[in-house]
Amino acid sequence: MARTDEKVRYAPEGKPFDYTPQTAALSAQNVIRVLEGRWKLVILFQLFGSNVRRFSELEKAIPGVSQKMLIQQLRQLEADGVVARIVHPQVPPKVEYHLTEWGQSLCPVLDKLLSWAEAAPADVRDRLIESDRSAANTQG
Amino acid sequence: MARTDEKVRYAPEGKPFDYTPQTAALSAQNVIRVLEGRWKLVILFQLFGSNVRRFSELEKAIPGVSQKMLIQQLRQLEADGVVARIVHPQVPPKVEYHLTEWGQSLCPVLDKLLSWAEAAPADVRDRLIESDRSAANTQG
DNA sequence: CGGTATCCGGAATGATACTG
DNA sequence: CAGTATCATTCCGGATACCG
Repeated sequence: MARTDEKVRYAPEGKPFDYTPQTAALSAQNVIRVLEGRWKLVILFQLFGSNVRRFSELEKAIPGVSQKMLIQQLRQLEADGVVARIVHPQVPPKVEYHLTEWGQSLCPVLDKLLSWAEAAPADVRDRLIESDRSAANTQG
Repeated sequence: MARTDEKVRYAPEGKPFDYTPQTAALSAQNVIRVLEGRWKLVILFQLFGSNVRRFSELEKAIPGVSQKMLIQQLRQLEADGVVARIVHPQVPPKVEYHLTEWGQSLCPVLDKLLSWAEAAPADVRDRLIESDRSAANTQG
């Protein structure tokens, strides 16, 4: 039952940097930090679907988000190199957001995360798939 | 340059449940929710290394954590089915924490996350690897 | 040893109004 | 259209004291 042949990669020999449990935990935490935030995953999955979106499109595609939060989360994702921002110098203004190369490469990673969620025990899985937070969005 | 042959899995045909961008974002958010928290990843990487630890062991292995936070994060991980808790009925009390089967299967997933961090642009990667948060722990 | 209970400060989030 | 500024609130993490 126990698959002890699973290889833990965070203490390799010739890797770019050698992981200890501490440093591995630290960088993993920072990855989570990039992804956490009330609206970041919602934004990212929007961009996975269409790749390029303007601000107002995202705003109406994401019910319940305020302008402040939307711009804040976008700015943070931009600062972390996940999304890029293009300003078209025209009036009325037009600003488009899209995934960077690195941002696009996140898609299969999140896929692994979802697979992990599917492999959860039934009771846990239900909580992971269907959240009470979705109820708040249905009343928009 | 654009690898458009990457398959997005969240809208498949015969999967256990069909993903829309919304539901995918939602469940992904909940997975992140399981992992986020000031000490959860640190705890998990401790358990990846040793698999079984008692409360006091974790406490001294993780500098800077308070009893309140340690027990809180452990309880949440337990509620989410990632770790399990075993009470040995003896005096003085002995309580051990270990990864569940599902919790162990998280290891390769975090591995993918770390690989993604390594693939980041140089400037971003540096921020992901070395966090300012670690500075706060060095004064303990 | 392995917790609980309570209080506090700061950060994250959100509603609202205003602007180039 | 695409933001910025301000204020209110809620949530999270930490310090401290106490308990079976």
